[in-house]
Amino acid sequence: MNIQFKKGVLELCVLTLLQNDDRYGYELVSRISQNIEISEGTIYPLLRRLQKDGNVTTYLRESNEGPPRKYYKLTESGKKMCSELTDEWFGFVKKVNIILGRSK
Amino acid sequence: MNIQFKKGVLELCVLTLLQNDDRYGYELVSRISQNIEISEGTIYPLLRRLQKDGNVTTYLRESNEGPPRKYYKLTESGKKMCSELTDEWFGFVKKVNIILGRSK
DNA sequence: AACGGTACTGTATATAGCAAGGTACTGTAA
DNA sequence: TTACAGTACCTTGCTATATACAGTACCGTT
Repeated sequence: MNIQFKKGVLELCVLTLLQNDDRYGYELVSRISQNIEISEGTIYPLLRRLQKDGNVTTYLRESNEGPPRKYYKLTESGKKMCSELTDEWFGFVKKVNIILGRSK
Repeated sequence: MNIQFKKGVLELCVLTLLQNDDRYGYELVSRISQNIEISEGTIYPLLRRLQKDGNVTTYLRESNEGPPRKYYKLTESGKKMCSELTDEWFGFVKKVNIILGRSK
């Protein structure tokens, strides 16, 4: 799997998954990695970035299957970012398709 | 335009454009930038990489509109790389669509 | 002769994903 | 009761790629 393709897209995936429900880091890793190869060392720094930029907030909740889980919740600016990134992504794919001659 | 989305995809675009005809760097920049914002400083290092890795060869041809043009031509391994990258790209987009919930 | 367009090159910087490592809790099997 | 696998979190250093910025040089037109 080409690493470069993932750049920026994983952020969009995380934001989209957080749109419906709050989720914890490990859960995001396992959900995304069902389709796209991904490592924890990618997601945790990404989540930290999102929090630092005010796009998510976090809260802890205990689990009976291991250590407490840190849940991530989209903020208003996070929701806005998600919809903007979504538009950009589909626009981008469309333009790439034109260049690759797959537009028709 | 999200910079990160472009990572890796520009290479695919360049390879695809070279599949039909030999092209020179400036021409590639202007063709691609009709759809995707791109600068010369991006394409030339990319072309040098492709040449260094044996995916393209080059030859000079004079122009009556400026300095001589350096044409890039796909090698066999470049053609192979192009078709592999193409498959990877469309597979990747499909998987992202599943995560984004746009698969159906 | 000066300018804008064509064409190529090089350096320094920012960013994101990854491998590899670590901590710590829980339940199960040897 | 000890060892292990699974869950859950986090950090550091590395690499690849795109970009900004700067520079060189050729051509035709004004």
